[in-house]
Amino acid sequence: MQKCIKCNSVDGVIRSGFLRGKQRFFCKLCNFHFILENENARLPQKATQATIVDLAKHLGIAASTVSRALNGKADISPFTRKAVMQAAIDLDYRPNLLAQSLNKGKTNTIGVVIPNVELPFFATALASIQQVAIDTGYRIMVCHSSESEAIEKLNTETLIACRVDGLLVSHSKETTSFEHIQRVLAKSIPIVHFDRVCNEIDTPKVIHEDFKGSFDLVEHLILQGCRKIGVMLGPQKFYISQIRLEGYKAALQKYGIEVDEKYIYYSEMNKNDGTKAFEYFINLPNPPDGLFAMLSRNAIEMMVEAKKRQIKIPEDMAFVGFGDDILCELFEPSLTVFNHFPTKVGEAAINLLIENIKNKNTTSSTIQSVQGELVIRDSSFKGKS
Amino acid sequence: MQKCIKCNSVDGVIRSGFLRGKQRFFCKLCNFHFILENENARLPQKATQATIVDLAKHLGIAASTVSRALNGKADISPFTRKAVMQAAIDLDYRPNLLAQSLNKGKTNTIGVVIPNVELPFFATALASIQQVAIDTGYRIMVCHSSESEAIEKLNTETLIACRVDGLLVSHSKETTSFEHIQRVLAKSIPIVHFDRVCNEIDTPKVIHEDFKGSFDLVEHLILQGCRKIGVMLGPQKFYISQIRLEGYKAALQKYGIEVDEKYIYYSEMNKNDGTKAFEYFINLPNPPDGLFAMLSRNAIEMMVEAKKRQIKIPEDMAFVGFGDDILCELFEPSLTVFNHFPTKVGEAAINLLIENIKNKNTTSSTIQSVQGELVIRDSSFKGKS
DNA sequence: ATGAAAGCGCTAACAT
DNA sequence: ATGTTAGCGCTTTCAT
Repeated sequence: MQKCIKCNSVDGVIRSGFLRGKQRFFCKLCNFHFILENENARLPQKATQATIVDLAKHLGIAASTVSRALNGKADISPFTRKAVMQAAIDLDYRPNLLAQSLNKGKTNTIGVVIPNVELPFFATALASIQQVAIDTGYRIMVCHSSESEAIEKLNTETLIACRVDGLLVSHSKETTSFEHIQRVLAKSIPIVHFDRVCNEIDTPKVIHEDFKGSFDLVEHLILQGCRKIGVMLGPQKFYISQIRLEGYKAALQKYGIEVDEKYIYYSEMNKNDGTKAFEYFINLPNPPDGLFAMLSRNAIEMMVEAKKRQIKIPEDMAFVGFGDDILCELFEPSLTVFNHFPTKVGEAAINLLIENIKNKNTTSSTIQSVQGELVIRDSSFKGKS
Repeated sequence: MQKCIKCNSVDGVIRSGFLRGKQRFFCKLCNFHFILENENARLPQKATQATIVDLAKHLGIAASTVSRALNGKADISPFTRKAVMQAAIDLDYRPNLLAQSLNKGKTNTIGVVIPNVELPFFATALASIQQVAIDTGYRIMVCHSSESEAIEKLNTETLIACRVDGLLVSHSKETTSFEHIQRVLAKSIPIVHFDRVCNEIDTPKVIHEDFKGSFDLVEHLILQGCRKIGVMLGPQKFYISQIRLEGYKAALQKYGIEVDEKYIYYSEMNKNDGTKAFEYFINLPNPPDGLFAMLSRNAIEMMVEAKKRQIKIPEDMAFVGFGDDILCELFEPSLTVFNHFPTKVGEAAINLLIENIKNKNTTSSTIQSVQGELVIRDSSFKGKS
């Protein structure tokens, strides 16, 4: 196989051990020992990436041997192993994950589809997902639907095409049809929904304590003396709108307050919808004395309006919102919220997914609810407890 | 090749056109026409993903023909093409991007390394990067260093291993050594630095108008009547700390104000460092009447402290910061900032990278500076202009 | 302990 | 217009 560098013949050449980590040859015909010092003179030709075959040629051994050495299999002589490792360093070898994945039939990669990284909830959840992934030896591939159903579907296709081992999905606010998710299911690709889940399909989900959170916030308002409580929700079709509304109603009911449809406002969750909602509420014949917004961002927009009109917070009007972030903390007055712990949600979701990947479990439809916490701040606290 | 489903012989079978989009066969031996209706009875066995070979078998044609049809090459009969397309739908075929990439030697994927998605700048930049990527037919693979040098290096390795076509990098605040970047360069993988760039290595970069931004902010403070202006920077070793300090000094110089080292404060960019910085400044024998923070988040932390001490903003002390976000806008008083337009930075970075990928240009070291804008708000505006 | 060969899914050059 | 073949980089039998 190896040509003698002296007599150019092939027939008499045999390998004769290693020297300085390199394969040594002996030509029986011309009785000559040699090492292929300048074997890598071939490299500059393709200045790109050394492959396993490059290593093999470099050492004068078989590619399969290199592979085994690299992967720490037994049945490899310490000598060869050392030589391979050294060669890998010398040639700056990096395994080609594409090839590995293609061969193994798995990528060790998890696809994540989120609607908007600019929402603090998703940014934080994403950070925690990434952390768990690193710790457990997975990679993540993040796709961003920018709240567009079309892009979300495109993203899902891309991730399937990349043969991710599993999918973590939170839907865009536009999304109304779910064939793309059905397709994932049909292909037995493990999937976990989180936060913006889809209720029409039976998948594992990680959600918040939406009912309890709403209930706690509204009960808190009532305990602070509010009796006319307005609620600002997302789109009516949203599951979380519905369930958070139920929490709201349950709290009113507990304290014998009648539900007034005029105090229920649905929005499209666009920027500044809080402003519009506030306009609506303040122009009611009998304006609320407490306002609960499904998104804390909206609660803050409402407070901005209230302050413009010199309304005293929380005395004249108290505010609470769902979900915490730094703005809620630093805005004045600081906003009372139900913190739904984005970090815990992200962690729960990826852990559940990894578990399902490992067990090849694509049928489970566990629903995990992450415990939240009422954080009372200045926007609602009137000294009563 | 195809066994006759009647006489089980292979020799006499020839293809005889298509029927309902399916390959039709004719067995010369038993004089029998047939279609492989139940060919896909094989599918459930591997309920996973149809491959190009599955399609080929299904239609009784060659895999390469399927490939060509799928890729819209010329030289394919409309008939075959239609049949292939239909089969692709029937079997829910999705190309395996791993295989495609391995074969083509490129992935159409761009790797993005950012230190922290939870910072609004990176969240917004990331969203714009993703958008451009989608529009230009690239995918992105996002990695998150969580401000850790070790994870950043790991991420870089991962992305190289995934054979991304190019890299978009913003360093963690910890990062001090850059061999991982050198390695990228050595492998001729196109790379573009943005925001947190590395000056020790000659790479293309997209940066802000750091000098001009600082200059404008400080000049604005001076024009509002401030004479004792404190500056809070990041780590001294950071390039942006240095350059923003220069802008600060230049503005003072222009108005004949002497630079006082006591008014310069370096921080490690941790949470609440603004609080510490404020403590420092307020305890100086001669406290500043204007404060400039390199990160607007820090400016806000300082204002929180100032308000606690009943300091009048902007009359007694004015505040400005670098970088805009919703908190700057909604905090009271709203913060005067130099907006460095994260969206534009992200777009510029990915466009530059894609250009270099297409031109196989790995040596260019263009430096693009994205134009920013002074946004004057309540934290500093005293009515003068 | 190591090599040879097949195969993961796809594309492209080369037939025909 | 379509089939055959080789090869992308890697792992994994199966030999030896």
